[in-house]
Amino acid sequence: MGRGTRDEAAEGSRRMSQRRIETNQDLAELLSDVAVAYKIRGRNRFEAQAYESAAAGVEHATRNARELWQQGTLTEIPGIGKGIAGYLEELFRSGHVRHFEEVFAGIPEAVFDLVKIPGVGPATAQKLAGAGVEDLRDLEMKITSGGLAGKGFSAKALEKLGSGLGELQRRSGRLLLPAAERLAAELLVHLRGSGLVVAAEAAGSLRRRVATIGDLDLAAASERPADLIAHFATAPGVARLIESGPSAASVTLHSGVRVDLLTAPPHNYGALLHHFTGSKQHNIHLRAIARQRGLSISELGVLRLADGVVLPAATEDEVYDLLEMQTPPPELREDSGEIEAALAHTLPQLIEAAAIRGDCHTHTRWSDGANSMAEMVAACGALGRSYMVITDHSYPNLDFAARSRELDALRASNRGIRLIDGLEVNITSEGGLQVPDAILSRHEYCIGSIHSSFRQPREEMTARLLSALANPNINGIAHPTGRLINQREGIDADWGAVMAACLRHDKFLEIDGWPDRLDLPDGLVREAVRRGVKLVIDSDAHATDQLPALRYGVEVARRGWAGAANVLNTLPYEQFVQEAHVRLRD
DNA sequence: GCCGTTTTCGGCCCGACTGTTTTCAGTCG
Repeated sequence: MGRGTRDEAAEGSRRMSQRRIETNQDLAELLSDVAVAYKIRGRNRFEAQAYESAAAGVEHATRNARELWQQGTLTEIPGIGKGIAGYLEELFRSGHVRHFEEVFAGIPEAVFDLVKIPGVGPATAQKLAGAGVEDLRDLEMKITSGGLAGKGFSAKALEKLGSGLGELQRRSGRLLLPAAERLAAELLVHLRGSGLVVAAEAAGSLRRRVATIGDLDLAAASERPADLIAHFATAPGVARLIESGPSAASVTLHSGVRVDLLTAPPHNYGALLHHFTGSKQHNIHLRAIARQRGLSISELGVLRLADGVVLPAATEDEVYDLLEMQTPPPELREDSGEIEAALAHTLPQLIEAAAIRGDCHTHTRWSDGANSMAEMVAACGALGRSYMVITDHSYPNLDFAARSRELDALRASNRGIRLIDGLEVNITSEGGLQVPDAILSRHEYCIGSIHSSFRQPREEMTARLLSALANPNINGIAHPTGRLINQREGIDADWGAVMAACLRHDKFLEIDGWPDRLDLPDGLVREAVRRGVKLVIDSDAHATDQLPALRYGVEVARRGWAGAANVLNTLPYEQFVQEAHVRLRD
């Protein structure tokens, strides 16, 4: 290793200057990389943990970190104190951080990719880079060609590297909620079919209802864990047993999805479920509070340190009761204020799916839907909705009058569900609307949405949204960020300005429940709730069988701390008409 | 490096599993 420090410093500097820090996600990745570098340098592990905690805080922050810095409120993000805030100040002012460059210096670039491989941490990554591995492709090549022979990796270690690499490549896109739910449901049926299970459910990010799921986590209560684990390994779809012990096992499915099963005796199931639901940051914070009270929480139960007695926790409520706090709903467990609220007994009453009375974004065959208007209305009524807005796309060549006549006829013949004649209208790249105001004003309700030019700079994009919000025919903005999960990033806009405009014009932002969208994302929902911006939760259904997807939107709302009062379509029809400014024709 | 019902110092979540230098470091959730 004959590299001089000047080269190394240049390398660290390149690493900083080549990355663009625009989103909180970018910043979180930078902070995570610093944590990796700290571990390699063998610094106090708590410093590395602090950077991980800061990364998680930034990732879950409801507002853009750069904006918070401009307002001098960066340290309001949990995990960011004076030290890191100082470095970020330097980052936002100059585009680089001297200290980070020094920390990165001399650590091969490959390390930060290699740590993404399951089973590879900072130490192994550094060892691999030291053995000449240049990147992920190079590692794959060297494994197959035997290029790592004699470099201190056993045959087993190489095999583990190979399968980890395969796993990483297979799961480039994370699972959407419906796919994760289906897989979990099949596996739970298999587990329950063994007769060895007292209780079993999905934990982890699926239980917290995160928009995308990496691994599936299953928790089970059983008196015979060893037999249950053997049974688990025979589940349909299992390709490989990764590891297994007396109380836990991990498998890979043929689809490449990793599934972890943890078991506990029924009297400790609450502690297990709590542990496995996470999030990691929630658990760390909660366990620190437990220590202050002479308790030690783990998946094995709650240990009273004074006398070594394990207190029973068959349910999660019992775990939280021991800390004299409310049980935060799983959707809130991101260590973003829910622990403080639960301790103060001031957790919000989150919206429930049953509170939704109307679906206000639906499509029919008049635009790109798969079903007729009558079919959509009947299916929506069958779900128990009391009103419905039909919002076909405003295709300029659409026979708007004929469509409205059909809707009026259905209105007359359907007493069970009230219908509203709406349109979804594209916001053009210049901030205009796809069809003239004369057409929009003949409809009772219009939602504006962005379906083109997704990559405009922030200023133009924000102006585009503000212009639409200023149009009196627009009631609110549908799927505001335009993101398609695993496919397309959301637009870049000044959401503070957009939300301020919503308040000024008394207009709403939609939470689109379609699992590929989940838009607004939960972080922005929380910001909207904080500011008092009205929300509407919709299915955006293009077929009758898509109408139930609205519930995924409710879950996003819950993750954003929304109660029923924040959501307009929990209101009875007459009040919804008033609050959403529906322009009834008669 | 963060943070405060032990509040500006002195702690920092906890256990399971793997591979192996067979007593522990590394990794994970």
